[in-house]
Amino acid sequence: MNADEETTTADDFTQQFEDFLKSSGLRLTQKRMDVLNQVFAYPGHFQTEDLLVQMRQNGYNVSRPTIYRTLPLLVRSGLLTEFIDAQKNTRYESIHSLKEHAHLICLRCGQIVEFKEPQIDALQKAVCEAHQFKPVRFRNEIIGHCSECQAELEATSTAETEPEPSDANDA
Amino acid sequence: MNADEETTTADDFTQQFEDFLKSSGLRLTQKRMDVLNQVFAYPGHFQTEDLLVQMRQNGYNVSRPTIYRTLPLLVRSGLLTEFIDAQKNTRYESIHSLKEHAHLICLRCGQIVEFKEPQIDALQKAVCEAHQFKPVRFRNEIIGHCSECQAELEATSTAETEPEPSDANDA
DNA sequence: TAGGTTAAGAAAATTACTTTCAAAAAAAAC
DNA sequence: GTTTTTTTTGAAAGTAATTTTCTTAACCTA
Repeated sequence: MNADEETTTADDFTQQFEDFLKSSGLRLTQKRMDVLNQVFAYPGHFQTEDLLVQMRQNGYNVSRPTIYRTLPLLVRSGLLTEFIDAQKNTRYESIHSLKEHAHLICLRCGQIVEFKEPQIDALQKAVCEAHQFKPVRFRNEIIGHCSECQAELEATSTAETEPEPSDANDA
Repeated sequence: MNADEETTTADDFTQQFEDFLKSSGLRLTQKRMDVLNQVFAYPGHFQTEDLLVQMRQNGYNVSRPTIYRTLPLLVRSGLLTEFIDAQKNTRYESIHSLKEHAHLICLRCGQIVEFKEPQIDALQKAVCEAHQFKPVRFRNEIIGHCSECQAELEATSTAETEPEPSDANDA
């Protein structure tokens, strides 16, 4: 195959995933490594299907069920974060971009903007402590209209215009 | 039918929904009013199917597609809030319980605990302003393990025990 | 109240995801 | 190092939540 030495920073992540698999009594397989590899090769957010397409394009032969089975493992291992978009689809994002962040999701154009608010993170953790709740993941999404779409919505509130469904996979 | 005069506090909500429908160019129909009525009669969170069952039990004859079509209208009108549970199912909650709040969702027992953190709300709004983003709804969910389940998970980390899937519809 | 338009419901379709089960790949046993 | 055991994989089928289609019924308007 290919793509094993072209990953420079991925070594730590590979190690982390290996450790997770071992400690969970799961096997370190080539397919799982392929998925890990391609997850980190993906620019920005992606949906399961996006990753599948990219993997096929890059010559990896991994089935849909395997991807569906592997992504949650990557989430559990802490290498991937999961969030739900405005259409209720699961999206993922590898941690190499940033640690804790949340999303502004535009209902009209689908654009997803990231934001970081350390104070919110701190408050969420405080809530968990107060409830003796052990967090596994945080969801913090604000759904609404981005500034461009607000303008267009106002301009077209009488006329009819199509939104531009940007794929929003290029954060 | 029934249930029209037994709603005491619902008048404002009815008015709000009527206004929303009118301003959106939508019609004020009996079925939509039935759904509104039963949404406010529901104690705590519910899923679409839960509402359907309750409505059938209470003698309302409303089809599944109509409920699926009406709930988002109630969300848009501001009378209902929507959130996504750990199983990725959509849950709703009418606003009469509380204004802004978020959820702690236990992965093991499914229990959903509400919490309010005005500072988080304020910070989210500040983020929106900073991005000139007009929020429609906020998602703020923390997914993890509640204190009881943490204890049981530790106790049974070697043995095997079933979680108690509490229906969590009794907030 | 006729006439035009929107809403409702039954049934079928879609979609995102999961399960099943036989074959292949890993790790363990020999 | 080969056999055995167990986990993983993938193709195909299965689910479950939600949506669409299309015909009929209900609403509002003139």
